[in-house]
Amino acid sequence: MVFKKRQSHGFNNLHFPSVPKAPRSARRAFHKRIVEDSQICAFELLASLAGKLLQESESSSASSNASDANDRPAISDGVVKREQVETKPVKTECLDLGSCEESIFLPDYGSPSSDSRGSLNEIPLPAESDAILERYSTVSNSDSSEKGNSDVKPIQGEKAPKLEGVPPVTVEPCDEKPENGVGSQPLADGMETQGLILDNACSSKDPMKSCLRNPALINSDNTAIHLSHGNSLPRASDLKHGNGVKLGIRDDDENIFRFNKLSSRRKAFRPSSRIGDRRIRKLLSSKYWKAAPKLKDYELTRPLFADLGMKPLHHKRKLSCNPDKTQGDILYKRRKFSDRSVVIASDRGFSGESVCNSPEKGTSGDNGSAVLCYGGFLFVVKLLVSVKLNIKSFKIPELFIDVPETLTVGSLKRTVVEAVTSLLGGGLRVGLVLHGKKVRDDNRTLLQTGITSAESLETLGFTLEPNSVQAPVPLCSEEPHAILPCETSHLISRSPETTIVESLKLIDSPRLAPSPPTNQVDYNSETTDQEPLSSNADIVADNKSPSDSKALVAVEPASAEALAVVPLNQKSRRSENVQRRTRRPFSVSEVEALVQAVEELGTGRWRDVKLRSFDNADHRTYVDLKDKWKTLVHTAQIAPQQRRGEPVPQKLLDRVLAAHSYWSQHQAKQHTKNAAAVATATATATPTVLQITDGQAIEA
DNA sequence: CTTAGGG
DNA sequence: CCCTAAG
Repeated sequence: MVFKKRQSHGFNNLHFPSVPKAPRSARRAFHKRIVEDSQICAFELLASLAGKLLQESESSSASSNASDANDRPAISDGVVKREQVETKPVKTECLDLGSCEESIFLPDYGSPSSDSRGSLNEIPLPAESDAILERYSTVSNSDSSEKGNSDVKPIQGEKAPKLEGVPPVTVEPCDEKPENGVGSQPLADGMETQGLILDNACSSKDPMKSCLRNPALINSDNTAIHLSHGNSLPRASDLKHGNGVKLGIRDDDENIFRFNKLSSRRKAFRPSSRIGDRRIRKLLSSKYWKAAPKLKDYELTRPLFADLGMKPLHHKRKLSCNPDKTQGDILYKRRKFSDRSVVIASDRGFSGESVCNSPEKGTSGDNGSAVLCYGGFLFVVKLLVSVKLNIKSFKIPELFIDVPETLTVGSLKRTVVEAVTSLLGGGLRVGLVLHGKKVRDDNRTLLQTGITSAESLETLGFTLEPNSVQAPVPLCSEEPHAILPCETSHLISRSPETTIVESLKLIDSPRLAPSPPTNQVDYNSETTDQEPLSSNADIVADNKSPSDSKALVAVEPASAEALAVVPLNQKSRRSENVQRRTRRPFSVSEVEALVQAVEELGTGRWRDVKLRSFDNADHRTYVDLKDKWKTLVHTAQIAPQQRRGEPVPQKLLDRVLAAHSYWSQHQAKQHTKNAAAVATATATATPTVLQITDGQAIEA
């Protein structure tokens, strides 16, 4: 409560937005103003701290790493020391701000409620992050002192030890829009609070503006932009940087994207408020998300994390693998690309690193870069002659795919494609944001719109939204929003919300392993490529994705149902949750085992067949075996050309027909396989083999 | 729970 | 593979 009030005040009174954008000098001024303003409380404190930090950082870093320094916000307060140490390293290594270092480990989401905040504390952070925390803490303290609240801490009752102070900051959006989630989101991280505050302030008025401002963390280059979704606001550190501010783009409809500069720091996120939610939902089978509801405030705002984390947890079948791990591990990384364009990806640790390669740090300063936010992705767009979007990369965060062992690589690829396609299937709608405002008039020229200089370009942003409108689904529908953020030189942090899917993940189907075929053939042989696939997937994965990306959560389309991703119109789908089992075509060895069992046991004793030859194959039920036999018989009766799938040796098909014929006549049911034959002749004697019609022998 | 079949 | 009616 308190927080909110504070924040609100601060917001109302202060106009943060402008600050970020402004050049450093301006910013400073800004923060000064803030300080002056008596009304502001925590906010002020924060601002002042930020200002100090900025100054300090600037002084310290300015000389040496100008560009780099800029990138990373350093919020140093008393903490400065650390920053220096830590920050610098980071910069160099990661290139962007924090891409690597920044990555943050998220706590498990398993516990929805506690997660964001509580987790923060708990979560081990990289050194840097720690520094950050401290910083915040300091801030918060000061803040608290004013209020005298220690209470502030847990925003939502959660405990965020370190951050506590911060949380208050988190405050809600100034006003009205709880929806944004901004308010609700509170602190997903303590980290963000500061930034949040700003955002909120901004948001209240004009989301877009706020976005821009906040985001403003731009790097010296201008190009760099930080996007944050939802609540995240620029932090003090952020403020510090920016030369140029970039824009943020927000989602008109619901939320606003804020830039986070924090990305590095933030650990948690909040997803964009609703957006995240909406977007996220369906891809995953509702199952995954079920838990989500539990999440309270956070959930809304930071769908991403939650989603990420949550999904796995909820996943019914396949999760066994270790969803948790992924969830818990989520890392956000920022990555830059050499060009200026930076791609931020949050990773869970999978592939993230790969991206880091690009060495550049925030070099450039290109002028005409714009940031694209699409579902959680940031794209850096460069304006060339006129307006061209130069999208360096588009990454899809995480795809959760349930892969049966038998799935082929090709199938996996198709699955991924389908998942992505389904996400973006509706096409993308591009929106243009200049200086935080949407440019709706499509007929105006760039000149008329004011997009002429590199500077203006800096504030130019694009929004990508899925064309298809999905009805929000309570659970989590599959729809994803992909956000593509772009950033020029700096890294971009991926917006929390979007993060939902960060990497491609393959989830093994339940029974992988061993296939201990009872006796016969190993029908399990198929399990072949999963790993490879998974690895591939991971590689792909590192992106982060934005809300949309959430959607990305891939589902296995045809082959695996595990995740059934439901595309847009799923409503038609059967009851949501019911996932269809992943399809696992019978291998030849399985067919052989089945044939043999049927030869011996006859049809109509499927349970026995199961026990006899497929007892270890948990995924093959006797119904499945019965069905397979049915299809085998059918297959054997049709022309080879009409057969599909893995070809079954004619020999086996012949046996199928023979057994089918035989048992049809003898009514398998009568136990004793040999009933018929046996019966007559030689029951006692020795008949072990029966001649079947076509000459096939059956053991008696 | 199993079978047997249709979907 | 799913769903279900029948045993």
